[in-house]
Amino acid sequence: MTHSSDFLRRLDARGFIHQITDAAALDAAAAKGPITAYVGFDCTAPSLHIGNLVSIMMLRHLQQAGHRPIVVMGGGTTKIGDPSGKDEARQLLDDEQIRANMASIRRIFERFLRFGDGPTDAVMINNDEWLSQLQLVPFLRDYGRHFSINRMLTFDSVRLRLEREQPLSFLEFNYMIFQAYDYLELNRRFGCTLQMGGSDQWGNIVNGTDLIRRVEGREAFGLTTPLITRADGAKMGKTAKGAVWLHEDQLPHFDYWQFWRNTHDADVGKFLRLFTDLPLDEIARLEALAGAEINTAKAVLATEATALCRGRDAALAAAETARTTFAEGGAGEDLPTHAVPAPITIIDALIGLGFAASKNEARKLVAQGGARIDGVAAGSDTAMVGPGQKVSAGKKRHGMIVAG
RNA sequence: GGAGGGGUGGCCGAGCGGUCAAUGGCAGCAGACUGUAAAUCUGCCGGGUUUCACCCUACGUUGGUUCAAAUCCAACCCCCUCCA
Repeated sequence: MTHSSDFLRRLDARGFIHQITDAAALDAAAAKGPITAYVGFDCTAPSLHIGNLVSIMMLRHLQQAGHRPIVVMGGGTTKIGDPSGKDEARQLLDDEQIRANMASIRRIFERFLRFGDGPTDAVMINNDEWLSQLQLVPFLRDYGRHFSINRMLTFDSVRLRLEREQPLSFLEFNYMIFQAYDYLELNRRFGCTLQMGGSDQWGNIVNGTDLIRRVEGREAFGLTTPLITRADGAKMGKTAKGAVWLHEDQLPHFDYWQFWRNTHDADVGKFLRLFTDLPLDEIARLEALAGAEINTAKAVLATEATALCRGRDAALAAAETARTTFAEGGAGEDLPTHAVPAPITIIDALIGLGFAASKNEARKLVAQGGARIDGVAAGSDTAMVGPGQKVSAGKKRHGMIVAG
């Protein structure tokens, strides 16, 4: 499909599009002039993770294509606690925690989007502003009548649960109504005519466009991204250690860079398109690299992706650390450190650097030859390390012992 | 309400009186091979320690039988299937 709007052409070429409610009409609207679009984000944690990055990049492209992005923080919905996909009720956060999380998350968005008061400057807003003001009876009379239970039951999120006879609470059932109302509110306040999100949000988004049509008689659109998976089928960004955080307080620059550097060969092109701003012809060139050459492309991916999220200086420093550490077998400046006043055993060093959770685990590393001091296998548990020496666990985890 | 089946380590899933910290698979960690990749092969894989050993905690919950229980019994909780 050929799009006439810069916005959809970009998204399409880069692999962001899964479904659109009315692609031709959205394309026409985006070609005609600036549109306003939003994506909603959870604020249960002080940082977002890689899983949110596709949406963030989409907002970035939106703005670059001359449109206005709205970032909706789910402050109100967080207070309710979205139970989907969870076995236990989420720990409910109080206002103060939510405010702190929002402030922290905003700093991430400021790297990807330009905020301000201009016509295409990004806006961040908390849906608690309107959700907590709602009154049940008026709300049900004004909006509840537009939602058909018959239809809500056909949405995957509900239908699958019912078919599997899994419990679905009334609270959860209402979640999609709140989200639909968010969209309506944004349509009224900002003239927002597009909601974007992951493919799992399709049902919620369609509910919003329907509500806007019924209440306001206006057309609004929805667009979802595909679920991004890795070449081996695993969900993107879920490592055994947990989420890959965007915020540096949660994950050091070097580790963030390394995450991207360790991308599977088969994913390099896809990730370059989704997670960097590099021109497509440049990406095509990098993607075509074969054999060990593809490592160049991975380094570019890592540096570009890190530059977006953490700043170019941090990205270049991480790249340099990786180069000296891996290519030269040395030790770069970004490696984690453990300060000690006097030499300690390799066991304590591994624990101090966070490479082993217990002495038992550290001993296993030594026994299996995975623990190295300045690149040489430690040999025994009693080997000593002092300031200035590099300690490694396996091939990818390296750290420095420093005086202190 | 009646009948039957089941709840096991991060997940799936064996075991059904001692030799069980519990087969196997997945995930994870480490090693070899490589390109800081994939695939493959090997080892580790509940926790701890003074580690060729020892000590804790574990098989839904609580009691009981037994020299000895994940395995038998009872009660309870939860899940599933069939009948009403």
